[in-house]
Amino acid sequence: MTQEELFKVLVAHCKEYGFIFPSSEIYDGLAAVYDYGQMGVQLKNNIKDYWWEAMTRLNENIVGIDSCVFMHPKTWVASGHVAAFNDPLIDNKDSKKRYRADVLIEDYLAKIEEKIDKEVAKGRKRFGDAFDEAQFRATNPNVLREKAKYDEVHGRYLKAEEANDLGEYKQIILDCGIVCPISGTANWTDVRQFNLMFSTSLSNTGATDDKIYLRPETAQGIFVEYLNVQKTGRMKIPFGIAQIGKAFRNEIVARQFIFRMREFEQMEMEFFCKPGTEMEWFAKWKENRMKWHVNLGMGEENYRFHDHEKLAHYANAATDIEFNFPFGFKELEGIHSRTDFDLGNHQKLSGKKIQYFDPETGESYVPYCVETSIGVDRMTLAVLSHAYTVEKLENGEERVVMKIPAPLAPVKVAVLPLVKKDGLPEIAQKVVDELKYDFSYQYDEKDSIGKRYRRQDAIGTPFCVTIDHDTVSDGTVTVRDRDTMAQERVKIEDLRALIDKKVSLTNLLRNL
RNA sequence: GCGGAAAUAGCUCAGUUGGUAGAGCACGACCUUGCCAAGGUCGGGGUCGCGAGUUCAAGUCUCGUUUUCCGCUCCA
Repeated sequence: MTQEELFKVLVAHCKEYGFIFPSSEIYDGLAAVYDYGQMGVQLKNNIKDYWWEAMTRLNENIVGIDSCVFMHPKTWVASGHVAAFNDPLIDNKDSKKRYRADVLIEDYLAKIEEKIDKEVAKGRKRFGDAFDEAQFRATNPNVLREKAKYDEVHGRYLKAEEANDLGEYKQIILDCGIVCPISGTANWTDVRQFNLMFSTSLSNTGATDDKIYLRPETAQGIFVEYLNVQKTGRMKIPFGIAQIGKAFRNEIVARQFIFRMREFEQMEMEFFCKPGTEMEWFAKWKENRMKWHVNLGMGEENYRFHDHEKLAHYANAATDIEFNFPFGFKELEGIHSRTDFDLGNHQKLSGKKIQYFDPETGESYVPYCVETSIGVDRMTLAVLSHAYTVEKLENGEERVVMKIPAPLAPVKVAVLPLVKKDGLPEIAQKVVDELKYDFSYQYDEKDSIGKRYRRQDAIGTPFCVTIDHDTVSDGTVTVRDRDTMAQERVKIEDLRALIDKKVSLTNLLRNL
C-alpha cells in the first residue's frame, strides 16, 4: 500500500470507528470542517490533558488562561493580521498560477521606474559633467512619456487600493497589458479578495461597521491578558502563559483531512523573558518540546526540526517540529522567538504601559517572548496516522490495530464475558464497577471473543479483560495486551494497578 | 479558484445495448457455540449526491450543481 492509499484507508477507518466525521454530512458536508466522534473526542481530550499538565503542572512558572474567540478589533491591527491577512488575488487561466494583484501592478510600476532610470543613465553618459538630472527629467521626451504613464497608473492604483476596488485592479492589469510571467498571456480571472480572517458582526441589526473577527490564533489572547496575569498572579519574569482554544482561518485551500481545517484548535504557550535571554529560552523550549513528543514513544526518527531561514517580521528565531505524516514530514509545532513585537505593538496601540519592572536590577522593559504553538488536530492526526497498523497473523488473516500510546487511548479497557451465560455477565458487571472510576471502558458481550478483540483493536483499547469459567471458581481473569495479543491471568483485585501502570497520564508525565 | 477523477445500503462494491435496485460485511432478534473477525433462521435499512433535460421508460444518456480525492496556487 502506498502512503497515499494508506492515508485514504486511515480516513475511512476514522469515520467507521467514530473518531472523525466530515461535518454536516447529511447536507452534503462542509468543506474542510470535521467533527470529532465518540472516540476522537476522548483521544483529543487526552492529548490536551497531556499538554496542559506538562505545561502548567510541571513548570511552576507557567499558568493557564482561557480567553475568548472574540477580541477587540484593534487586537488584529496590533498583531499585523489585518494588514497581512488581506490579499487581492488573481489567477492566470492559462498557466493556472495565482498572483497578488497589487504585487503585479507594483512590479509593473517598478519596471517603468527602471526604464526612466535607464534613460537618465543614458543622458548622464551623453552630457558628462554638464548633466543636469532635474532638467533632463523635466524635458526629455522619453522620460516624460514614461513618467506620465507611471503617474497615471500609480494614481489609479492608489485610488483602487484605498477604495479596495477589485474591479479597478483588474482593469489596471488589463490596460497595462500585464501578462503572466509563465504563460505570457493576459487571460486573467477577476480579482478576488482573500481574507484569511473570518468575521461576523456584534450588531443585532447586522450593520457591518460592528465587524468583529474570529481569532486566527489564540496567542493574542495571552498577550492582551499579559498584564492581568502578571499582576494578579504575582508572576516574576521569566514566566509563561498557556492556553488551549479554537482558532479560525479561511484558508484558500484547506485540505488533507484534519491537517488543515478552517476551524481548528491550538495549544499555545508564550514564555516571557528578559530581552537578551531569549535565545537561551528558545533553545530550552526546543529541547523541552521535542522531549514531550518523543516521550509518547512514537519513534524519535519520526520527528525533526526545520529551522526557518526566512523569518517572519516579528521573529528573530524560528523552528518547526515536523512529524512524519503519511504525506511526508510536515509542520506539527512551531517554536518562535517573537521578541517584543506583540507586547510592544499592544502597548503602542492601546496606550497602556506594558512593561515589567525588574525588582533585582531596577530596570523596566517590555518582555521578550518565546512561543510554542502546536495544533491539537495535527497532533491528533499524528497519533492516528502513526497508530494505524495492519498486521499479518499466524493463521494468515489480517488484523487492523490502532497502536495509540496507551495514556492517550480513548478507551483504556474492555470488559468481556467469554459467554453470555453461566453467571459470567454478572461477574463482568462487578469488574466494570471495580474499574469504571479510574478508566474509560467498554463492556461487550456480543459475538465471539475473537471478534470482540478485533473491535477493540480497531479503536486502540490497550487492555481486554475476559471473564471465563475459571473466574467463577478462583476470581482470576485474563488480560489481553493490544500490541502483543499475549494473555496474562491475574486476580480481579490486581487489575486496577496493572492497567494503571501502562495507561496512566501521571506515569507519562513522570518520564518527562 | 483552475484542471483531472469520483459519488449506488453504515462499510466495500456489482448493476449488461436505457426496461420492476443487488451481494458480502456490518446492524437487530432468536437458536447453536465459546480465547483472537464461527454457523443457522428471520428482520430493519436505498426517492442510486442534488436539480433539470432527452425518452413510453434514466442508477445507466446530456447539461448544470454540490461534495470528496489528486495536482497547482496560498499558508504568522
